[in-house]
Amino acid sequence: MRTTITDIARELRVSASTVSRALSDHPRISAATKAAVRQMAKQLNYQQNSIAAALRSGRSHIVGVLVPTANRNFFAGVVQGIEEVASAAGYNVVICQTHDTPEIESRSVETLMRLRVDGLIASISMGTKGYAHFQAVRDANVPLVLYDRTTREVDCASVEIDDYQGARLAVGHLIEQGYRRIAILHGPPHLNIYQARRQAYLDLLAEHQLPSPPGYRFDRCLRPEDGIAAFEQFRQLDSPPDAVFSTSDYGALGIAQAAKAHRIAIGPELGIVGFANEPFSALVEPTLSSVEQHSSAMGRAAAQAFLAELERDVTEPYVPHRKVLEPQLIIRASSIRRP
Amino acid sequence: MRTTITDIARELRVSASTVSRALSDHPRISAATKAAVRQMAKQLNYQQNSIAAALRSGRSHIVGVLVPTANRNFFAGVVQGIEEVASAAGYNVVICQTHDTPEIESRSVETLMRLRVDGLIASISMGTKGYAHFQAVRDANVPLVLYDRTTREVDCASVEIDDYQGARLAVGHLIEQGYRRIAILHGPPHLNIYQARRQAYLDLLAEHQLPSPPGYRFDRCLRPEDGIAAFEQFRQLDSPPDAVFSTSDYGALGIAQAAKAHRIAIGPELGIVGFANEPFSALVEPTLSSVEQHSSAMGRAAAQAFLAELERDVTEPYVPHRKVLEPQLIIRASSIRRP
DNA sequence: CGTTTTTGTGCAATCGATTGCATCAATCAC
DNA sequence: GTGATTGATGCAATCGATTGCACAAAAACG
Repeated sequence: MRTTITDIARELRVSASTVSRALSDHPRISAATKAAVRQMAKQLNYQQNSIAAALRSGRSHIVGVLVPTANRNFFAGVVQGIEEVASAAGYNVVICQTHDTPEIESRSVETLMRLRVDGLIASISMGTKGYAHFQAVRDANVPLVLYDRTTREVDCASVEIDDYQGARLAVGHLIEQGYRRIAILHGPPHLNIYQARRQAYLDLLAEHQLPSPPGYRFDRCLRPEDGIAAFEQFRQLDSPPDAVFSTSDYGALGIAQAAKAHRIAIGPELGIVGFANEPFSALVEPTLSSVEQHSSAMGRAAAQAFLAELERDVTEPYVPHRKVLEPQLIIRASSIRRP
Repeated sequence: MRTTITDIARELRVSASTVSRALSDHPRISAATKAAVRQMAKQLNYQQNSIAAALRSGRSHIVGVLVPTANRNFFAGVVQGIEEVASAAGYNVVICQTHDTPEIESRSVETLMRLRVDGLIASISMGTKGYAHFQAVRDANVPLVLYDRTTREVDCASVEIDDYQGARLAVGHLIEQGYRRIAILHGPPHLNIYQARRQAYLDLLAEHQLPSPPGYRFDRCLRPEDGIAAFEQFRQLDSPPDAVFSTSDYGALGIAQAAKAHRIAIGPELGIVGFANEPFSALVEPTLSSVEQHSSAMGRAAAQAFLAELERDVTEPYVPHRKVLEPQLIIRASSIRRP
């Protein structure tokens, strides 16, 4: 069996409490005792049982993280950022994938609550409509940080990028380049991020009195296939778009592939801007303009928000930490009209 | 405060043990009591405290995962695979990044051991030379599964792809295409995976009596920049290579970029095969041939190996589970000599 | 020198569930 | 009808660390 504080106590003929205090550097323990305890701990290869400590102290030093899919560059970046900050602060990170499914999301929240996580960092699944499971986290007084896909229906901390601004940058850039018939590929409109990107597009086109007929708007476009389908549909129009703003890089990739197949010059004849700055966007030909979302920074910010929530003064009324990161437009070949 | 089994017991005027047994469906508890307990549990919104359960039962239902970097497609895929199998089996996944640093690796192993994980799934860091921290895991009788970057110096389970075979497929394909002066970009040779890939290259060239002068071998080549540097060096040779086998897709990407810059026709004039089948390899122009490593499948296999180790018969001598996955050569444009 | 304060340590309760053993009532066998 | 078995539940110890309170010894104070 593994060494416990009792083993150390027995060897040194002191009490377990003294050992516990010595190891946690309690001021009331003499330097001599501390040294002896530490030495014996090393000698017996003592390793604290975090589970026992967690049970008694009520703090597990675990933070739960919900991701739709671990295997997506954006979310992998977020996880990396969270892990960095959390582990530097002495927290462990438990990951659950929701596979963008509300049921798995609820179940995962429950699992993590059973684990008695000290906090929960989550991005809302595609299909999620109700937020009772997240509200339950808040009700149990567990810090909750939503990132990227957030909602105002739960009173909790959040970290997002300014999606509206990001989309404005993207569409504004297309207008500046001289494109006039600008189409959009949406994501699911009930998610705040796609909602904001869409609104920015509509606002900016209205401001510049540019047309945006319904035929220019293509729904639920998150995969290359969807982009290809959208392209085919655009071609049928009397006045097809001369530029496309895609709220997802994958959609933009599909548009680009279809355009190339039809020997349309991307850039001069058809401008394309995507969103997320997935690694491939810098590598395909032509390179795709996109909006950088700073995934690792978002993860770090989310973990910091969690740590900040931990330290909040419970006597004060609750004011959640809300952070909005600035997106960055990365201009590449796909949106340069006159090289 | 949150509801405990004692709360349920008090309400129903039974003992806490009865409640505990009822909830875990113990055969000696009457159906009526079970129903009553379950109903009261739901009514009081009871959620088991896994920490307390873990302390008493000695099983945390947590599996620790060590990844060099969470934000790399291959490792993200592995994590996804592990998470899928583990969570289906009722296990939670705790992630630690080692940043390819031996010190962080050791520290993370300790952290996870303190957490009393039921098992550990790890890939060895680039710099790691000693394996004492992994041996300590085995000594504590905690299941250990190494994946991808493994070692025979620790007696434990492992999941790898057949790197030797993968490299043979890649180099064999180049030879078959008619390339004769084949260069290689290595990874760090002390890692088993790069060692095996390099050996396959040497063996196959020897078998076909093809030249492999030292100038054809470029060391530590894991980034596009390294590939570019290698290309420049190859150009200086009297008889420059007509094909390159890169043990990493990033190196292959660099070679391709440099070749394009020099207007060398990739495929006809210079064959390229990479390793890992990173998503970008299918998207760059020309598309890059590569060896698929089945990252998610590897993750699933690693989690299954962990579960299998859990069930092993302790009276039998220890025979670790070792799984070798078959790699798959994905042939794309970069290695087609005559289209 | 007596009193107060400080210092160092131990006792015992506690966190919340699990589990071996004991108990008692009901049922059964002979 | 008596002893044996089965079924249902409770008692109390336990997992390993943490922590409020008590207490003795030492130090400081007037």
